[in-house]
Amino acid sequence: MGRKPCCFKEGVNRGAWSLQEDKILTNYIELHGEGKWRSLPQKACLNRCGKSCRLRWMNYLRQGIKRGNISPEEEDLIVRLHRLLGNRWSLIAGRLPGRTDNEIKNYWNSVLSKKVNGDVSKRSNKQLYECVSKESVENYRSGITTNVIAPKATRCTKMLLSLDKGKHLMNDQCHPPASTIVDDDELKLESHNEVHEMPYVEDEPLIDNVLTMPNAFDYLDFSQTRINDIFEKSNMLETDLAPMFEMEFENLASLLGLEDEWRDV
DNA sequence: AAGATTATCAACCGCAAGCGC
DNA sequence: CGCGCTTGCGGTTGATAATCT
Repeated sequence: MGRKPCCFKEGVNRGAWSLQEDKILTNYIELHGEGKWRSLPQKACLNRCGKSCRLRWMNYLRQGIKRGNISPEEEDLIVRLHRLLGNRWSLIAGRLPGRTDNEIKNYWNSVLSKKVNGDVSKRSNKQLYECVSKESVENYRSGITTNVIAPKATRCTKMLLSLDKGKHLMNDQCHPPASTIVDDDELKLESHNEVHEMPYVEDEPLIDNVLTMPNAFDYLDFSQTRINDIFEKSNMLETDLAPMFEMEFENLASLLGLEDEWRDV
């Protein structure tokens, strides 16, 4: 038997959405709100499957969606976040207001992956190699692909952050504020069902469940405003930094908008 | 100018997590 | 605890556009 299909495929419209369909879907959601995607097509008199409606709404019709023209700043951020998070498109998109996971995924696959992997196409591509900073590409290339982080904190409860931009940890490795668990003397990263071992860092990266992250801000898009937020949440002044400061993961998660990803122990 | 090739991206698909019963 | 349903995610496909030869 298997499970019930999400819709009866025969007779259901597929492919590109028409203006009329967009209008019907938009009107319905504006009136009744998002959700109940499975029953939405019938209620809205749309000859589409619920999944298709959700995708169309989430990626194109809802308010605040930006289309195209990804800026060099956004590209840099995508590259840095991809190095941090791997193919976790929804999380990456969450850091780029107005961008959808689908758009970022497509952009990565068609443009950015070629840049960071140095795959110069035989064909000239105007977008290629124009925008992303050399530094981002080099940083990405120097990274180890198994350093994929899932933003789920387990046992580490605090971290030490440095605002000293540009200063990298030994081996130029990135040790972001996510998913660190302590298992005896090993420091590991948990991602989906896999656990990736982190390169061992000799100089006490973890003492009393506190992770030291000298270069955290190089990998996170922290504006001065957000840094100020951190000080506020931590009840600290910038002058208190000497040279690292301690922060609860919970506060950091909140600043990153990742509260839901955080997990208590 | 036309056919071939390649790039782009909207949409589809299967899977799994989360939730209520 | 197990089951079924809903939703969201990430990989993949395929139509179309852009570029090359």
